[in-house]
Amino acid sequence: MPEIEPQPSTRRDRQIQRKRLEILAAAMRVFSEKGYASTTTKDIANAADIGESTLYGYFDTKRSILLGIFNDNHLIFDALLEKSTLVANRASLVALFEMSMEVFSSHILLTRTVLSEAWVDDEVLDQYVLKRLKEISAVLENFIKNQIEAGIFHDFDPALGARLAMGMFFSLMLPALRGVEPPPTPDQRRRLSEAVVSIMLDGIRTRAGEPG
Amino acid sequence: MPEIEPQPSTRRDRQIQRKRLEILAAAMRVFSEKGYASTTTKDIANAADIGESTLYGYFDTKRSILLGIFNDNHLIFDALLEKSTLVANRASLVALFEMSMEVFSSHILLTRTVLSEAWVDDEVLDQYVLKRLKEISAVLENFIKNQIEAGIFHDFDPALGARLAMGMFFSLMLPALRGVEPPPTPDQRRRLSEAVVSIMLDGIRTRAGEPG
Amino acid sequence: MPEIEPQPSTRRDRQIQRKRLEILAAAMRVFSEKGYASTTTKDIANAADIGESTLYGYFDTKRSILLGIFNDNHLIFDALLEKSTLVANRASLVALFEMSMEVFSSHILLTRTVLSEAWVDDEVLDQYVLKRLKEISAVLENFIKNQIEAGIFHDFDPALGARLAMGMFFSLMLPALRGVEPPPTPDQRRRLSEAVVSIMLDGIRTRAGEPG
Amino acid sequence: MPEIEPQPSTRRDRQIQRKRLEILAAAMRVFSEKGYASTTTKDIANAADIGESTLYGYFDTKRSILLGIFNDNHLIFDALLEKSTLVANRASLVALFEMSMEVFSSHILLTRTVLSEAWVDDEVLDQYVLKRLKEISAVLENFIKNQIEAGIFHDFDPALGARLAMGMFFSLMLPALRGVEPPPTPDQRRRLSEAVVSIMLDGIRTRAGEPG
DNA sequence: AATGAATGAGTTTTCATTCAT
DNA sequence: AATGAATGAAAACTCATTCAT
Repeated sequence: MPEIEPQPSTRRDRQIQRKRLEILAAAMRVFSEKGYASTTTKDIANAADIGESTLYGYFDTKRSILLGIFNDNHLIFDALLEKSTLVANRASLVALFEMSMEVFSSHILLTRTVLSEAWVDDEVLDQYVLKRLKEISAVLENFIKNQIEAGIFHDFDPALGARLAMGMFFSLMLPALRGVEPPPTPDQRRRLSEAVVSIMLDGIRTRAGEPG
Repeated sequence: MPEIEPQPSTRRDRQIQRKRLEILAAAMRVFSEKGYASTTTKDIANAADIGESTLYGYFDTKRSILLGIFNDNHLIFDALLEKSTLVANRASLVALFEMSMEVFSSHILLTRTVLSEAWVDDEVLDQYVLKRLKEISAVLENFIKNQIEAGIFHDFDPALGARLAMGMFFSLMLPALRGVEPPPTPDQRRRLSEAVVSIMLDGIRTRAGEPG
Repeated sequence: MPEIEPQPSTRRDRQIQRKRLEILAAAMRVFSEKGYASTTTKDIANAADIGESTLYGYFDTKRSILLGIFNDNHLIFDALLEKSTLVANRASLVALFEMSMEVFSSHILLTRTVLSEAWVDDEVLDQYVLKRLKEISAVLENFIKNQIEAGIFHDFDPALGARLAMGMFFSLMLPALRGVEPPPTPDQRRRLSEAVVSIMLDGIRTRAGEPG
Repeated sequence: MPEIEPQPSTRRDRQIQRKRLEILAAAMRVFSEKGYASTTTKDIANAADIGESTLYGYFDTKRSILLGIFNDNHLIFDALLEKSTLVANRASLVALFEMSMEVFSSHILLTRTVLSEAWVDDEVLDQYVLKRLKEISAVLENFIKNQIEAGIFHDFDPALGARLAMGMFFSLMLPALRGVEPPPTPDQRRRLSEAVVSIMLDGIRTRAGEPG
């Protein structure tokens, strides 16, 4: 007798799901601040304002809370990717950077937590960081390749170009992710994205400055 | 007859110093792999092939081992700075990147450990990361400012330029620091440094690709 | 409708308080036997028949268990003081000694623990021993002073008189406190108190024995 | 071939013995301050200004240092006893108290250490405290008994009288032993001894104060 | 003989997880 | 479902004692 659940969300289910999300949000706050390993289940429970053992009604282990955070927010960065496939010219490249900044800016705690753990945990690195980074990189590489073929870009290793572009991007987001700078305002996001693309395409040098 | 001690290190002192360094090296290995918080003193002792309590003959606390690693190696990155003040033209900029890559490449475990801890510990971030980053940034900013004044560079926010340059640099080193790629060979270091500077100065676009 | 909680102790609170007291009683037993420094938290846990880590649900540190013992019982000796202010004549002096013997006899473990730690710990000495001793001494001194003024006592340093009286008292209690003698029975307490007061007031010598 | 040692003290032997005594003196200092259990062998070595392991050239265990202190000073209190057998009248009783005060005053650290350990260690209590206390008590009891028989003292339990006398004595020495008061000066010793004996013999009350 | 170095056995304390209510 | 209480396992750290020089 296979139990089919026609309505996946009864009132109770929704109630549970809501609490689950509250816990994940609370956990994200403490993980992002102290790191996963230094955070105790008591810290999480306190942040979520529930009893420590209540956690275990929603998650099996401390680690499953971490993974829950990552999995539940899976779609946030995937959304980026969908938009990014459209990158075809300068303007759309700027737009991609801008939107990326917006996404990262509004998910600082999540990103900080992911990066923190990815730095020591291969599974997290592969599953939640490299996977997306590679997809984004592919988009950028593809763009570069096309531009080269169209004679618009010099012949330049597309993978290297993509990596450098992402490096510039992260140099702008890292301080906010780490919490030592406020995240960029929409206006700054536009300005900074323009700057990145401008460097990427034309560099910083005047024609006069060029050797030949 | 005042006894002057020409070499302050007797055989025993040197023996101790050697052991101290062995412990720090072993600790660096495990810290860089698992992160400070997840590393136990037992892990460190095992890596150093000594008894756990022996650690405490050389260091007061687990944390002082971490700081010992950072303090003992602080000259490594300072050396970079000294050289960097010479940056005055394209070639010397390339050389700076190249040397930086060399330094980072040969101190991957150290750098991985520092960055790991700086991600969650404000004291470490300020003392061991930001302090140097700001100095390097100042050098780059100064270079950019000079070039702008000389009419060689466009009018471009020097701080932003420096940050983007460092972002490109770290995009190249991060995979090796994280351990997912081998560190660049000397040959690659030259090629990559050239690429960074070339993007930085002239971008990736051909003349034909330019709008006006 | 503000909910007033008439008794601040719910069933659970009382349960906790009971356990807390059980732990303190168990700790007192082992402390009094081996001394604080030689007692391990394992000893305490075993005496209380709980797991070692359970201790830390009730107390923060081993030392806070010791202080918990002292603080929880501080009223016991304060009670003595209240009664003692009435001392005005021979009979009431005897009664004071008698009651003191009763109090000490029924709190041998506590007293042994306090004295043990006060012997090496200045804070404990001041807070829990000298403070009370001085109060009791003041009562006795006052009594002596009054009797001298009334011409009933010789001119005798009241502080010295009080100290000697307390010395006699402790000479009677110490063996029981140390555990080498049983505590005095009510009957003995009366006899001994009488003896102390009789010596104090008239000495051991017959009139015939006096020089002149 | 039984080795007879005709001269028990060669130069070397005396050297060793001297060092041994230095260690014991140093150990006594730290034991008296922190108590035996809280004192580490490192503390002792530091106090003696020697290496920790050097201790073990002179003593087998930490505990044998403690017992060494007690045994080496064995004679100090025995000396008291020899003199005390002469107690036969008021003057010699005063003299006994006075001499006792002198002995205790000049061996405060030793006494503090003995009492500290006797409080928790039955062997030490029996061997080094009760044994002597009983001997002293016997002397006093004997004196009292004789006086009673001579009609000079009331019929009074000699053991009780001895105990009360010793209690008065210790009430005067305890503060100095504990280190909260300076030891009595020779002058004070005389005054205090007189006071103790005067109370003991005649009490504090005037004839007028007596009921009948 | 003297000692710094080394360490096994413990000590206090923490923590993720389970259990009883 | 929620939780406070309980705890085994392990963490950081200590210490009396031994060992190599």
